[in-house]
Amino acid sequence: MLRTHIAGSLRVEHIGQTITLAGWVDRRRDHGGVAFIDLRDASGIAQVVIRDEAVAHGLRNEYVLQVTGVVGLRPEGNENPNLATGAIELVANDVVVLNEAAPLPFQVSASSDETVGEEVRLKYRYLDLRRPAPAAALRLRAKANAAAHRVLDALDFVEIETPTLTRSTPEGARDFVVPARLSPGSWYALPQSPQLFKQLLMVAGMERYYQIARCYRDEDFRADRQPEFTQLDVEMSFVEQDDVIAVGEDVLVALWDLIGYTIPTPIPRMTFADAMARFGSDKPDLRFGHELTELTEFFADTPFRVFQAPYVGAVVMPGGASQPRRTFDAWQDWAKQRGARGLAYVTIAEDGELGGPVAKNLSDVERAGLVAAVGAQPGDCVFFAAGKVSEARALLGAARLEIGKRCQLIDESQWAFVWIVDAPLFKPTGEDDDVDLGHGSWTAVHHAFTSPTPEWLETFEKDPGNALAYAYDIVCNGNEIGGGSIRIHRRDVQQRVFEVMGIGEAEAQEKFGFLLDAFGFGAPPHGGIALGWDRILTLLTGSESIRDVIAFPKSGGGFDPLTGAPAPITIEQRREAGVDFVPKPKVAAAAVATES
RNA sequence: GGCCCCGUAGCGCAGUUGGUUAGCGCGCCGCCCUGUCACGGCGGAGGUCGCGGGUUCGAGUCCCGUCGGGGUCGCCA
Repeated sequence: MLRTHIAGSLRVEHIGQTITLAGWVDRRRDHGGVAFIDLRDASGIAQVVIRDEAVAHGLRNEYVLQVTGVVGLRPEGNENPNLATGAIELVANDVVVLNEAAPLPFQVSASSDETVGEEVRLKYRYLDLRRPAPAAALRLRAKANAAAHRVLDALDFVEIETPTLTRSTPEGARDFVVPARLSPGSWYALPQSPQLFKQLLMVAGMERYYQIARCYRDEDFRADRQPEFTQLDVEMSFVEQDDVIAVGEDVLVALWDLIGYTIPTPIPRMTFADAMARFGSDKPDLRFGHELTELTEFFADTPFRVFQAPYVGAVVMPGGASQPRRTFDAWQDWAKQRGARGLAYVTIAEDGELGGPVAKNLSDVERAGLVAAVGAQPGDCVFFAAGKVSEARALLGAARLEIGKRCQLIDESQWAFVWIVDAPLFKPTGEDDDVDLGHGSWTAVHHAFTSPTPEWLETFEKDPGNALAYAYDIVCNGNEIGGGSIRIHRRDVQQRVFEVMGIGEAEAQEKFGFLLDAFGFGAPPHGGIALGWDRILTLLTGSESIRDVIAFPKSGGGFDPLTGAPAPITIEQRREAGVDFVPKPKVAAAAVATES
């Protein structure tokens, strides 16, 4: 060993001992004759005193030193209460420069008040990670991984690795693909999740599987997304929803225990329908109230054309009546950015008088009853959304969050967990422009293998729009941090689900043949859950972004500022990989030729 | 893909209605300094104002385009 102690461990009981430390120069204070070096290693900082000016003079920040000396008590009045080792210091006899450091792109020392942009930090991530806060995030992540292993191992789960070079399967997102050198023109896909493999492992009789799995999705960037990300992936046989939820809660409790918070269990549950009606979101932030009010009935006979809609709802902004007109205009822009026509509002003056452009369009009865109907107070304002149920609620849900932020209704110290259950099994196709699986008028909300709830098992095709999925999402503070479902294990049920989605036998066989084949050999009833590991760690560490809890994250556009990936490859590499392989023109080529 | 914001020294930022020599703090380099801990003092170096074009007598500043970053909606469990 190059050292006998670690810097952060030194205390008064070490006084008099001759010890050796190794670490980095965090900061130096050279007085000419005596110099102080803050020596930093992973454990912390200790002050080194160097009395030989010739030794001290050439030292610079982030030089790597090995220092041997005697631990001494600091002179009276010279203690540093900000340092765990602040009562003592190491008086150096021998200083070895193990390595020098070039001038830094940014200051590493935590005592620097320099704020550093993310782009530079990621480019020199190895320097960024020398800093205590980023390093602490990775250390907590390691603890979280260990906690997951501990909990699941104790429950007899088997950790199994699944392939990262696999087959492209339609799961929703775009695949990353890898050329197969030995089969030019054919490509592997990186898994969007181990979904299909873990179900195969259930058919394989493993009964309880888990994996901290890397997943890959080639989608556009967002603050809480990376092209590769990590899930704690879990699957179990012979279970029902409650069993999976119980395991999920065990893991979550162990995770939050790491930061000294005990999650009260059982975690409350809310139906998807409730969440949408009350909060306008499938991932409601329950750290504050201010629920939406449905006013469709209330405005049933309204003279106001805008409110003659399938759904009218409202959300109250406390104290919002005093916002200047300019702010209300900004709310309109805010709503338009979300694709809405606008955001109708009514202000309630201190004397109860209604104001704002909408108020005069309402009937006398409506004006008289409005305040009570929405539960508003004098001085508040009421925002309305009218139109299609899903769109209007989404707008109000977003408005509620915005109100929560602006009015500081959110208690940041709180942890509000909730399971969202009974989500719809299908959604109508064409509601969004994505490439839906199948050709029917319905497509899966979750994925094609999600079972209907027991009540809907025999009847879902009669009323696909109302059929419920045996699925569950775990939500924390308005973030979806995990989700799962009970899967379909009966071939006939799977076929009926495919039928609703307009997937024919042949197509199903081509796309998921290996899974359906496997299900033909005695698949046990099974289900599972996947926890979004990066998001969970972002919450646990109080980080701004999931980039803070990933060792080497990518920046916008999937670019890695450190390695410069992705990067061009050589002609030779292209040739060998077969990326430019052009399929032999067959029948299709003739058709193309005649078209052009 | 749409919209919004940002890009000035190694880092963080300022830069007036367009005005000639582009500043500040930290860092960096040199010298000095024996009890500091955000040490201090003196001196110094360091800039294609992201890039390209345009308007103008004159552009860091205004316009167009483009690249990069961040956010957001679309997309995405």
